[in-house]
Amino acid sequence: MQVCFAESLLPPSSTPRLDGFDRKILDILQRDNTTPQRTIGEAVNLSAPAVQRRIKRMTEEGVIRANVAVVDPAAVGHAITIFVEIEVISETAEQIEEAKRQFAAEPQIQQCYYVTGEADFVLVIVVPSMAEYEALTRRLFFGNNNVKRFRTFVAMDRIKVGLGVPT
Amino acid sequence: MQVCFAESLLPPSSTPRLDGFDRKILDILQRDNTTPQRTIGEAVNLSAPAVQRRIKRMTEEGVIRANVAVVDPAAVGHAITIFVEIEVISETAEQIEEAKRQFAAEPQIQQCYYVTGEADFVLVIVVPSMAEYEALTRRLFFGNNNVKRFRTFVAMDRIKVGLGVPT
DNA sequence: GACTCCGCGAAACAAACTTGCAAAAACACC
DNA sequence: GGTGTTTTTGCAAGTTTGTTTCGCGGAGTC
Repeated sequence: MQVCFAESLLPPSSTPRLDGFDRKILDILQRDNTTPQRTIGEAVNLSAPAVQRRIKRMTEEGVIRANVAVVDPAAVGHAITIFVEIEVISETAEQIEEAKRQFAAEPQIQQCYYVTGEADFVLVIVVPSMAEYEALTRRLFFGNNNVKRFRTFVAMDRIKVGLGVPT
Repeated sequence: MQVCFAESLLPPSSTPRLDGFDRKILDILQRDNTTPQRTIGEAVNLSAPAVQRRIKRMTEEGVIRANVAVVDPAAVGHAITIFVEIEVISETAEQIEEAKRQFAAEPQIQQCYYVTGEADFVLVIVVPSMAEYEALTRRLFFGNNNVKRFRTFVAMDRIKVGLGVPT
């Protein structure tokens, strides 16, 4: 469901050198990974087995981290997307690690980043209702005495949602 | 690559009623959509064709919006993830729509939300270098006279990244 | 109680993925 | 500039997976 980069401690991928073919293949797979390899092959001028070998290699190297279905949150009753900026009081290594663990374990926290700037953490949260969000804040933020302040932004429109990376 | 909810104007999905089987299937597909249907069937106590029919139905209904490969940004040279909060000057419908269009068209903008609160837009940006980000700000923010202020947060760690929704 | 409507499972079918092998291309080293 | 090595490709066969068809059985209706 989620991809935890912090947990999958792959080595820095010895040789993740990607040529033009690899990038074109990634570009297609990022849009639709159900595209048949034969079709991909035609698009990049390569045979299907060659495409298959490259995909396998990139998967083993960790270039492709996961293959997932994207589900409409509204369809499963989680219609509200919320952004939260969190400022902590004490930034000791242990406390930061503890916070990371806590956020990562929460299913309703879809994304979590540790950042520099006016905040320390940024979260993307998906909940079925504001009441649920209120309960979450009570548990995660008010119930954590290392949280100095948090700022909430409720999404009115999801203009663009994805994990695509320019190739 | 990205899923643009604003562009895919599906109707509110007549009957996206999901039962327990559907939710279990979605849960599996959100983790790994290459899981064979018969394996899914064993996990949820259903035959492979039944699983296949449900997946097809949910895809047609828009519950499953896309099937994508998740690529490690660092592997393709886009190692820097940045959060941006944007405050606009004038919030007329046209200008908001124009901003949405502009943000959605930018490949390096991975996610874009229109929000309430102390900011108007929240962006997730993926760039190869800070120089690239600087160029982007010059073009998108300084070059847009409707942007009142923007705040930048640079990600030091991606604790959790995904689009998974609790089922 | 007979009827229709849905959704399931078993089997047949079609398509895609995977593997072995020989040839061609790219590369390093003389 | 030639030669041996390594890498990568394409083809073809074999295997797995996805898809369709068909008959069956239960839920709801009249």
